[in-house]
Amino acid sequence: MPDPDKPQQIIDAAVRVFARNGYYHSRVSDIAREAGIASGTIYLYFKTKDDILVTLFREKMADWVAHARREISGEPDALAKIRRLVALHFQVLETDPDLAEVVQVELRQGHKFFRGASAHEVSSYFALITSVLDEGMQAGLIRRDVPTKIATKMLFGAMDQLATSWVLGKRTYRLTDAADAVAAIFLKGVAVHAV
Amino acid sequence: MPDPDKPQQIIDAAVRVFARNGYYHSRVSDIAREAGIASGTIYLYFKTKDDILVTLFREKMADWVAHARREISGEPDALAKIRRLVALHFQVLETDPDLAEVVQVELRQGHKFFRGASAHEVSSYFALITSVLDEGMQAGLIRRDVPTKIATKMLFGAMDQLATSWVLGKRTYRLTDAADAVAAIFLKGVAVHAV
DNA sequence: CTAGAATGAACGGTGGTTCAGTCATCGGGA
DNA sequence: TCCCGATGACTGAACCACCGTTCATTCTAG
Repeated sequence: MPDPDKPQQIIDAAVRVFARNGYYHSRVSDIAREAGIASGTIYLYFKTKDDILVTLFREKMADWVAHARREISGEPDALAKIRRLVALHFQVLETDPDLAEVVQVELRQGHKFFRGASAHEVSSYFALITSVLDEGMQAGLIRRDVPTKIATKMLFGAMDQLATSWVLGKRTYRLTDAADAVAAIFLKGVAVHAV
Repeated sequence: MPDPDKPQQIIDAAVRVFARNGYYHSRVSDIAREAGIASGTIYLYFKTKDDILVTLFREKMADWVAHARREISGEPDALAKIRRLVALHFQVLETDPDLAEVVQVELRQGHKFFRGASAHEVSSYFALITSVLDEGMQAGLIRRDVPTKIATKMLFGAMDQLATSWVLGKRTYRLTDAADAVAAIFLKGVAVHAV
């Protein structure tokens, strides 16, 4: 493996190209041009075009989960952690429009994305959320009758849908403004006391 | 337009083929074979391959919204309507595995699905949910400080994520079993009184 | 017999992938 | 210091498999 940060350059270029044209309508040569290299060079670092998408997703998702885990660890209790998580989730997407487009729209390519590669990374995000909910339950902050696995998927789905709508819309409003409402409704749904 | 129910046959065949191979890896000739016709015949009824996907989605979505609207109208109040809606949403997917696969996984083809065609149909489903929430607010069942647009997307996202996870998993459990928990958590999140 | 529905072989554009050739870098010998 | 050859990263034109689409022809119902 020659140039050690060329893969990163290629991935960064791919994010921009995919955001602009969509995965399917992006040529490998487009990514190469965007990265300022020849198309053949890409095959020194990635096995196939799909491999670029899969690697891109894995990397971004792993980064995000690590970032989120670190950030919420500073919060005092489970409820605060959830609020922080929602805020961060929206913040990271709002900060990087190209990434948001790719993650919310282009990455959902049928089989490629959902089965196989993504499974592990997504479930580590789910595990993080579930662990916070369990922690909250131990601390008596979250109702004992809440199925945490289901609640985890609900929260993720809720955030994901808000994000997707925001990306598909003209991004007229600030996604971050919805964070408080989302966290409040979810927490009211699972917490013991009114929040 | 010659044979009046040939389009339907083609769409039904397409659902099965897409569920099996995914949209991108399905050939038009595969759909033709599944429908028991020649590939050229498809072009008497559909303009392009994309057109099949778009029409399929439009039709299924329109049917679903009409069905849902009809079914929940019989319920006594907004809270009961939401419970019914969640149950129905899961039920319809659980009843038709091929459709579930296509709707939850294959239909999310980047630009094709999200922008353009789907927008109108999806927003009519959103409108239905929002109208129920607004009705509940009028009746004093739902808190006045709930932003119904946001709550709508949250509920849809929650249901959608549960459904996707169920499709991607081995379908080991019954999706319908999650319906009560989903409705309960959501309603606790938005309703005035404990539910 | 005829209209027009259906056929499916063949066309043509596309674009992922390859690989023979080019170029940049660097170590060591004169 | 300068030159030379070797190494291997990089290039991009060309290849070719693939498949959506077309349309000349066949079939069939009335």
